[in-house]
Amino acid sequence: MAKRSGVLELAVLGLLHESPMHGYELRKRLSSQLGAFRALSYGSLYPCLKELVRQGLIAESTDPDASGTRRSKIVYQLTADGKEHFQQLLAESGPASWDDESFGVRFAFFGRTDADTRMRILVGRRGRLEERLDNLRGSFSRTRERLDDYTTALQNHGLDSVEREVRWLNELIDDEANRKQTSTPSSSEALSLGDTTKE
Amino acid sequence: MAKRSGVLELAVLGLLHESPMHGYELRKRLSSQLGAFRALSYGSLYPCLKELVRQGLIAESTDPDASGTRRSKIVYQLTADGKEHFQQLLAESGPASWDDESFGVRFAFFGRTDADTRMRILVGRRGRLEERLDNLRGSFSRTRERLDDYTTALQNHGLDSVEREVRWLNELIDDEANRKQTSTPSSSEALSLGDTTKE
DNA sequence: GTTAGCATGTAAGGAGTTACATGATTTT
DNA sequence: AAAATCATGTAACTCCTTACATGCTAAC
Repeated sequence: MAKRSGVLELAVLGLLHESPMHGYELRKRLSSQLGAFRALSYGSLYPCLKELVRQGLIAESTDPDASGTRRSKIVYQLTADGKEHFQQLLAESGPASWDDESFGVRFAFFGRTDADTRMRILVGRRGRLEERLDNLRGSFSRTRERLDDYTTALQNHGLDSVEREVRWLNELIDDEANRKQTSTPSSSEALSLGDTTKE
Repeated sequence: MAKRSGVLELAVLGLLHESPMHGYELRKRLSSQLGAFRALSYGSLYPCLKELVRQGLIAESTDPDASGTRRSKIVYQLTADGKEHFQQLLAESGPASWDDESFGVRFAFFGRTDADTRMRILVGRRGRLEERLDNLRGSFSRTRERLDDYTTALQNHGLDSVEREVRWLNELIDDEANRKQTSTPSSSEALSLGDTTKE
């Protein structure tokens, strides 16, 4: 029954939320704007679009930008149902949201996500990464597994990358917290917004 | 016909090259040691092992470490054919090797990879990342697409991560180049692999 | 003695790719 | 007028996950 429940659906709805587009253009934006779906195949995208049409979340219309002559260049746009569904999807903040693939896409749509959901996703993502950190550091010290230089180098690089992302998330979480307190009269302090220390 | 041609095959053969193991243990190492296949399901691993047995690349044997009493705890080990096949796989350095998923696994086995192949993979990987960088920077300046703060933050973080990996690769490539020139029979260099620079 | 973790599997299905097939539009 | 790129689609297949099903072993 083609649930098409993945991140792709969310990404497509989100991009179409900004402006109507045809499939080809959509594909480019998925990688250039969202970073996800680096090289999504049309064999994946077009069936997904068809399914979204079938569900009534998007509508197709032939491009009217050239009078008469042009052939069917199908432009997709969000329906009212589609907008509603998109907001529902955005409101979800469960474990699925902190996956590598999902997180980026959800984050890109934070502009249309409410503050509570944003915070839950950021904290959830950080938790996920900290688990990963524990595993990496754990296996490093557990049995001092005799790994060769290359394997060690790989693990260290991985560790650094994850630590970096955690620091990035910490800044974002601070920003969100400040943003929330800014409206209250008696907030404790004001932390530095914007980009922070570099070392 | 179960080609099982993916990275998983390579990873399994590589881990079994170090020591015989049973499936459960293998699964843990795949994530802790190789970083890849974070949470590979048994529904994926066991069929893969079965297929490798069928191809004669690994052999199963019941664990003899406890006399008599224990039930079948299947230990897998590389066959001669398996070792040969593993070396063949390691010698490949085509575009498939510079993918995100493949690269980490291949890098982890650099200790058993010849110098030329190592260099081709490192340079290929760097090229792949530089393409990505061009796309990111290109789309940034192309139309100064009016992206909201969150999307911009995401892209910047992505950009930083990729740049970091490129610098890491540059160091590794330098090390490899030095190693090649220093390869007099006498010295065994203890090269500083891994993260070096901090800013 | 029961919970938690070790250990092995299978069947159904989801999410994507590859390879193929077609045609329109723009650039050289 | 040829080549490149834009644009849309389908069928077969791959790889992996989920959900199920089973049983052993150690610790509390």
